[in-house]
Amino acid sequence: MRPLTHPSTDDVSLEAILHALSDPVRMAIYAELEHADGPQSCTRFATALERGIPKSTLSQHFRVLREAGLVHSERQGVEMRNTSRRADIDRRFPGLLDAIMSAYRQQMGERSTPAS
Amino acid sequence: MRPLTHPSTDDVSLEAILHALSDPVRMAIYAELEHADGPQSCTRFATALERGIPKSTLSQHFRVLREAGLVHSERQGVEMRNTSRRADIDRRFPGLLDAIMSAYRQQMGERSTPAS
DNA sequence: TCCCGTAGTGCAGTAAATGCGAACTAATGA
DNA sequence: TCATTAGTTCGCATTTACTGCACTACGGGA
Repeated sequence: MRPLTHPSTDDVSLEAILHALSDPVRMAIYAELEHADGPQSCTRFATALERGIPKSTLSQHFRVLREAGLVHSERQGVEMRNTSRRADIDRRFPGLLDAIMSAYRQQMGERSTPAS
Repeated sequence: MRPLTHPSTDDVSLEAILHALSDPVRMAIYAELEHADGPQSCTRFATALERGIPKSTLSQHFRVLREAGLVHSERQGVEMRNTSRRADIDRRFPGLLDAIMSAYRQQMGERSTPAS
């Protein structure tokens, strides 16, 4: 098994971030990771996100988030500790995640309250 | 030829915007459109972006930008008048394009001045 | 009006990315 | 040592993207 690769903060690219977050599953994962307190395992999301996502697919999604620099993953025993690298990204691109996540929450709000 | 489709401001989705701008060519096109004064034709970018992009490819990129709601296209005689829908997006997702485009300009700046 | 040039679109083949089941690795504990 | 749990990797099927070529649409002569 190849070791986990995390880009250094300076190497994080806007393109990779936008691509990673343009997938609804990855966006949902990242959003949860961000406001979770403490690291979260991968499988937590297989069940948390309504539909049952196969673990091979989940694994790919985490790899994309990791290689974009959005998420830090570390093996802890048998499972993985995933945390948001929010602070790093904020240093790299101030205000970016603020704006994206606020747009995301806004859109989520609209969806849960369909137009009356 | 099918008519050009533009989403209404309310139907613009974050996902589509992030996807559209996660491609370097589309990002470059959108950035130029935004600070151009007045509408720009499609072919303007075939040459403007250093490498010669085939026009069928350009046409597809414009379609993605258009369907994401980022760009308004209108036929004017033989050519196309493309304009940024920045104001619409700002109303839909306040601060989003501000943050993304500022991150983009920052990253561009770094690339043109490689680390000393 | 007919023909030509220019701008962009649609199509079809191919190339690249994604999704997912199945087999695998790695760590833990009985 | 064997079973269990958490993730990864591989390989194949499906989807999506790129691009050359033929096409449409419009405008301007002659």
